[in-house]
Amino acid sequence: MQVTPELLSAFPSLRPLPSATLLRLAHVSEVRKFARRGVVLSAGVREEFVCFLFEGRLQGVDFTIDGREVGLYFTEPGDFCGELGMFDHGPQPEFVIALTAAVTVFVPMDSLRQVTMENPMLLKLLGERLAARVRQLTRQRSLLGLPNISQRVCCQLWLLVSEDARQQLKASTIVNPPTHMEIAIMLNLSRETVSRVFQILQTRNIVRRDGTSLLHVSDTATLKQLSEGSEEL
Amino acid sequence: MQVTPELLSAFPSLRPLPSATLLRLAHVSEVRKFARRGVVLSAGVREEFVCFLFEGRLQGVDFTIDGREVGLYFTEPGDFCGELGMFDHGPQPEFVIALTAAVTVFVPMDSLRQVTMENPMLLKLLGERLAARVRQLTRQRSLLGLPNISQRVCCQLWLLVSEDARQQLKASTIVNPPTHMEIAIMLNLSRETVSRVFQILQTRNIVRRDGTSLLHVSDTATLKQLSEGSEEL
DNA sequence: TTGGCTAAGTGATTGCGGTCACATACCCGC
DNA sequence: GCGGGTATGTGACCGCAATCACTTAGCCAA
Repeated sequence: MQVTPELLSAFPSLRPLPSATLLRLAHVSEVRKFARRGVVLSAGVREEFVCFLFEGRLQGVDFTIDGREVGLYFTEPGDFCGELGMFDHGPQPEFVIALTAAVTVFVPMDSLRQVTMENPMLLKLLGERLAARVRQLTRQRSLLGLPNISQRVCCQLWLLVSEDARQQLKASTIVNPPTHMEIAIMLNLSRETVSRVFQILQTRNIVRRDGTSLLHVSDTATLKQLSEGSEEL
Repeated sequence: MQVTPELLSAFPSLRPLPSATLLRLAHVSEVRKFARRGVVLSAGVREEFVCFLFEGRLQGVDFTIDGREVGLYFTEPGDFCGELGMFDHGPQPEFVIALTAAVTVFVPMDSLRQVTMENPMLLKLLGERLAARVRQLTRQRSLLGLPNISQRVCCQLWLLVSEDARQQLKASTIVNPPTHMEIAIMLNLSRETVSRVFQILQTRNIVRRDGTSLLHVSDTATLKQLSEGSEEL
């Protein structure tokens, strides 16, 4: 499918680029659509594209030697993934799976590398992105250190709440929330355990499900308390 | 203490720099020595130095909200840490602790940033380093997904074995191996559990302790098998 | 409407690793 | 060689989350 410069400029990281550059990138990029559960990027392969997410939600996952699935991070619309090879030409370290039907734009790495040479701004942005990734991985790692299981789930839930709802402790809605299974693999838990924690959260009116695609967080303050361990579930 | 350009050129990442640059860096850098358990870098603080390790072994650690220690990575001589702020000017995300008495060289970030502008090679190297860090964090995360505890310990041990011993499956020695406690916090285990696994490894003549500072890996092949789960402990 | 699929809820069981409480070994400075 | 401090070894106990085996709910397409 044809990619227009307008489509590319929908991404915050590409928007500041000169329009001539965007045009050039648009010519070599392509739109790829994925069904739910589709494999967006494969681990171990030297993917020659950075994947920009336009619509849907992606999850980075790895597999342990014995085949167990491990959740690493979520990618939201406007963001991108698979950029690690930009730095070291190495293979993609983890799989990226579409959690919902997804629309992505694949931009070839070599073109993007070219662009970074002309636009230090993009290089800087990529560096900041990678740094953010390290910070995220580190935070997720400490999360796993929590001995209290419901605290772990609440922490993860807390990270899914929108920025301003967290700040103002106001009610909010998570659209297309991850399934219990997807949360479970992020937190080294079984699906059943996550289910049981959600059950308690719902009976205590802290969250409320609304179909498959919506999760209302009613009691943001308590969720915060729970995630910080200052209150027990 | 005075830093000489020669000292700086002992670090593989700085060695390729022009000697004038090294001299300039040497003037603003400083040697800092740490006792065992000394805090090299503090989390949350905007550390304005990158820490190059000359001697000893460091460990990146974080703490969960409830005060539990979480091990993130080890830093070996010749390597450096605390470079994240180079990219995003953000605070240091984790603590760095000296596992043994350590000698480090602290190089100011702003000087180093200056140097990266003149030497794209250093910039490239830093990017590759950060990418390597992401890969390491990802690998460590999958490790935690392993349900089998002894496999987890063996995997971690495997990563401590020298590159060529791993390739040729030959016996080798780990100098200044981490304590059971240090391994435990890396793997989300209790010290006792690590101790018990080591006990089995020793009775099966796979590893052998030699004082506090040496750990011989005699049966590298079996250790590999165990780490891959193709053999049970 | 039906059937098929995936997600989610739930009880019973159980085994494994955490915790506690020690004993012991080891190291280093004096 | 002594003593204090840290690292390690080990048994007993127990609680909690994984697992299993279901049921129930929700969604979509024929």
